[in-house]
Amino acid sequence: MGKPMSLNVANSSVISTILRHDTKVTSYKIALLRAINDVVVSFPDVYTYHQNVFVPLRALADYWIAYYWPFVDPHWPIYQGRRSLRASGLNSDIAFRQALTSLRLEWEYSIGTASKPSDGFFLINEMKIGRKNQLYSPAFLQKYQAAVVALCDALEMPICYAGPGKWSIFAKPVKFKSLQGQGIPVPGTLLEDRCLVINAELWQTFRDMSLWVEALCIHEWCLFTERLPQENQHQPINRGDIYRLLTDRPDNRRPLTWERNHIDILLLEGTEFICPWTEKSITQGVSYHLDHLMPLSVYPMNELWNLAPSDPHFNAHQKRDRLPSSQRLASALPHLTHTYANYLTSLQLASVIKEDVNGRFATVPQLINQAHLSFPQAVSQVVGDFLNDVAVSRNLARF
DNA sequence: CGTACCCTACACCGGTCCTA
DNA sequence: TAGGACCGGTGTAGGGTACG
Repeated sequence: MGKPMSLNVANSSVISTILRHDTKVTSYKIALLRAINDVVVSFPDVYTYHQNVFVPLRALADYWIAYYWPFVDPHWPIYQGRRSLRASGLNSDIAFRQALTSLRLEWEYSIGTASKPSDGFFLINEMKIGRKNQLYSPAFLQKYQAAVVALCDALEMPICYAGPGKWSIFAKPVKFKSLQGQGIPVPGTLLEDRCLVINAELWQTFRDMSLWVEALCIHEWCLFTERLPQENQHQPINRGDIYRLLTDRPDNRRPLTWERNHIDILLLEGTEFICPWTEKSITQGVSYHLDHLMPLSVYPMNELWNLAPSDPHFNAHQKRDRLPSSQRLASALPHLTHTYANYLTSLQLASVIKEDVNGRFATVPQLINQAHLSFPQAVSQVVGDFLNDVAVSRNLARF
C-alpha cells in the first residue's frame, strides 16, 4: 500500500471536517465523498502514476444512483434535504428526485415487481457493461440518461461548497479535453466528459483510508437523515433503518448465462481450464463454477476479468466469499493468465475482456509495452494486485 | 435571555453563449 | 436557428451571532 497514514493527516482531516462540520442542507456532501471513495477503490491501479486524477461526473453520478435508490421509493420517499416553501409550492428536497424516481418506476415496470434497496447497485453494473445494457428498453435507457444528467448537475453543488467558501477544495469540473496534461483520467473517460480533478495526495489518502471514509460517510449519513423532518411523522425512521438501506448490497448471483455459454463452447472445442485455487483440470463434461474472484458481497463486479471457471466444491465450501491469501494468490496467477488466454481464443469473449479491462485498469497498456508482458499476463498481474490491495485495506477474511 | 439580522448552502430561474 | 450548455442572480430555511 501507499504512504503511512501520518503523512496524510492534513488530507484526512479535510475529509472528516467536510463530513462532520461543514453545514449541510442536503446529504450531497456525504454522498460526494462516498462516491469519490468508491471510485478510488474501483480503479485500483490509477495511483501508480502519482498524478492528479480526473473523474468524470458521470462515474460519480452512477454511484449516486445506487446510494439514493432506496430514498426514491415512489411510495415511500425518504427526504434527503430541507424543503422550502416557494411561490410555486414546496420545492423538492433534492434536485434530481423526480428524475431518479421516474427511473426507479421504469425499472420496477421492467422487472414487474417492487424494487429492492440494492437494485441501484445492480442497475449501474448492468449499465456499465455494453453487452448487458442493450437488453434494456429505449424508454428505460432514456430515463437512465436523464437521471445521469440531473445527477451531474446536482453534483456541482457539493463540489462547489465543500470546505470553506466556494471551490476551495475542488476546482470547478471541466471537460477532459481541456485538462490534457494536468493529470490522468480514470479508465473509460471520454474527451467530452466533465471531470472532477482529485489531486494526487488526496487520491492516495482515499486509498489508504477507504474503509474509514466509507464507515464515517455512512455514519454521518444515518445521523443526517434521521434529523430531517420526513413527510410521514407517524412512522419516524431511525438510524438503523437508514443504515440498512445504505449498506444493502446485491447478494443474488446474477445468471451469467452469456459468459457460461461461451466458456462451454470453448470447452466443447477442447480447451482446458485450470481451477486457479485447486489446480484441478476443467474440461468438457467436468462441472465448474464461474467464480467471482472479487466476491460479490465485497464488490459486485460481473466483468469478465473477475470471472474464472473453478472447482465447484472448493468455491462453495472453502473460498466462499473470502479473498485469497497472498501465497495462494501468487500460485493462482499463472492459472489466471491461462484462463484469460483461453478467453482470448473466443472471438466474443476476447472483445468483452478487452472492453472490461480497459474500463477498469489503467496500467495494462504500459505493462504490455514497457514490461513486455502478454495481455493475459498483464491482466492477471493487475487483478492480483487489486485483490491483494482490497484484502489488506479492508482487512477481509482470506483463505 | 430573547430577538432581529446575517450568513451559508442550496434550488430555481432567466438570460446568454455556443454549436450542430 | 433552435436547443442545449453555461452563468449569474435571487429566494429561502435554518443555524449563527450581535445586540439590546
